Amino acid sequence: MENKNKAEYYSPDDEDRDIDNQENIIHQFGKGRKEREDDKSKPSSPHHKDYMNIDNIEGGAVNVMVKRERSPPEHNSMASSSTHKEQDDQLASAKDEMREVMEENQRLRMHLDRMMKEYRNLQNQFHDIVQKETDQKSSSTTVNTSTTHHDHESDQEADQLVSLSLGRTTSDMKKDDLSKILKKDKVHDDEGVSNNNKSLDLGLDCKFETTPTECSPVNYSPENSLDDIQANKDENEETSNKNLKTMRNNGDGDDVSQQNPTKRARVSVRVRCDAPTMNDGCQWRKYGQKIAKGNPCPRAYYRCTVAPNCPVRKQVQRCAEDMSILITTYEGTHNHTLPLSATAMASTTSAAASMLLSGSSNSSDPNPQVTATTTTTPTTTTSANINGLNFYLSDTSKHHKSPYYFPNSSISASAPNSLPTITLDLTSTSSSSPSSLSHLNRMTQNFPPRYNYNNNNSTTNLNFSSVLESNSLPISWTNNYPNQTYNKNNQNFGPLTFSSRSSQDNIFQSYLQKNTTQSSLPPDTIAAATKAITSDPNFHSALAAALTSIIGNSPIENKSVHNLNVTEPFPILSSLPSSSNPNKCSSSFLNKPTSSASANNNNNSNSNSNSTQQPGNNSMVFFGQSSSSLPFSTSNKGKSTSPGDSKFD
DNA sequence: CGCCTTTGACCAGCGC
DNA sequence: GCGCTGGTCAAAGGCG
Repeated sequence: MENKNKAEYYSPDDEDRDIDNQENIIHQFGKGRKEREDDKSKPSSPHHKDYMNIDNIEGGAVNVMVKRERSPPEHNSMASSSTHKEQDDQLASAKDEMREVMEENQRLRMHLDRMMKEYRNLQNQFHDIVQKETDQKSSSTTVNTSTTHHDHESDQEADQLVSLSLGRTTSDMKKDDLSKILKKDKVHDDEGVSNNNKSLDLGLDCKFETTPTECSPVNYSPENSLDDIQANKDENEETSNKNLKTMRNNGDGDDVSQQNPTKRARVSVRVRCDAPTMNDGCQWRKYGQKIAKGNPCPRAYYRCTVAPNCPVRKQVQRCAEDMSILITTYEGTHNHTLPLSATAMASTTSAAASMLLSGSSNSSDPNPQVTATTTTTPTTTTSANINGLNFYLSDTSKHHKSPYYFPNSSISASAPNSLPTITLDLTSTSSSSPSSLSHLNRMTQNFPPRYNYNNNNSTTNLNFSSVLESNSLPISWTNNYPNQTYNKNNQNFGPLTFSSRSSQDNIFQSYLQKNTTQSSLPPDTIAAATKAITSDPNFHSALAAALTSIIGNSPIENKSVHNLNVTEPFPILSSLPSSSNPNKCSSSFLNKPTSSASANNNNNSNSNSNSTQQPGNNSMVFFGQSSSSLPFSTSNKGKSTSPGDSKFD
């Protein structure tokens, strides 16, 4: 008993030193009792001796006891022999248990060490990136302040410099403010502040005069790191001329409608989903429904009800071209802690949003409209296809409503709140019909002129988002995904299975470039977009976050990037609960595969998707289903009504 | 009773 | 200025 308790406190060194011995011993205990007694009757082998030492690393007395108990019962009667056998058996079983616990402890410790190592590596990488960017901007600051003539190069640098304005235009941003920021960055670097803190400080610095009440909610969602700051800043800077809507919104300070649309990204997720809605783990309340022009499927408007004042909203609409595709567009930032089941989607969308924002501001093309043509084909499109998870970056001017991606422009670029939108295409491309193919896999960035203008002047802060992304992901994931890590170094984490992900990252990056260069788009356009995107470390982080969110806990063993397909039930979030609401297509379309999961999902209309959740219950990925199977019901009964199932025929 | 959905009305932005 | 469109509000009703 005592030795068992003490065994749990073995130092890692001891464990590392004696792993082999432990295995041997376990193997020995796995043998029959007879053999064990035979072993014990022998003089202690070196292994055995080591084992005993290990086993009693802190208690020699126990060691003695064990040895005494294991001494051959030469002088004992048969009764005492049987008693000893019993004791020995108990001891053996206890030791067996102890070994298992030790092994588990060891495994966990190893995982923890590796996770920490990975985290430090990421911190270092992030640190380097920030350092480089800071240096780069410092130099460009010098150039800008010391020269009055701007050549092309200096213009580019100015663009990058302005991106430090964190959403302010150059006219708004005074140079001393800029230098202050740079100084702060420098100070952080020089002081050797931990990356974690530094990142946090950076974020706080960038928040400027954010009101405490708006900052107070602690949100571990990665979404917050970028969007909150932007939103808060927007609220502080532009409350004077954009508050008509706010007046109608009960003074909700962090309402989405207040936020400057040019500085927020929307993330649209396309999923083949038979369910009316896609359960992403959050609680949503429907507050409106509209039939958008050109799409017979009504668009539903939801707002997050996890927190009373959460500004996050989402739009749900079926794709007009392929009604099996559910388009969910997220907008805003949660100001509350997310349910565990919601973090996957949140991190995915956050990563995508960060990628979008960073990519847009980092674009070397100062004016995306320059490359726009009079055709309806989106231009400057950069695509990345990872396992069917397609990121599409495209610069489409507002005059080109990207009819390929959002047929009939369900998200109209002419809308007042037209926001840069990134689409995560989780639909299959391989088995899609040609029409679907032509509409799939587009990411639209609807840049209204204001956005373009601000983009020129770096309203969207690439570096800032990069910082936040790099910062927020490990933090949030360590909070939300204790068993996950952002693995870039292709390390196998054993039972926790972090393997393959890093290779996927690498493969994906190469695949991205490959895929990009293979596009039929103009090479210079592609090159510019590719450069802008792939050169952005935030892009890597974003993709990694998205990938990890999707691939997540999946015990991916041998699936290459090209073999993985989201059309397959995705084994992510296997450790996360998914909605029990069968009417919703869970984010567990990324979930663990359950071959029969899609069959039993019809009769529960409980819309409370947040509280009672069961893993692996809703892997609802439907492909090739006929329209008759779609959840388009004219019935308004129940809470399962989706934008696709009411007032639609 | 509280929460939700439904749904018509309203508002704002934009184009003509 | 008007119409179109997207987005939102809020009353009404349903459901558990």
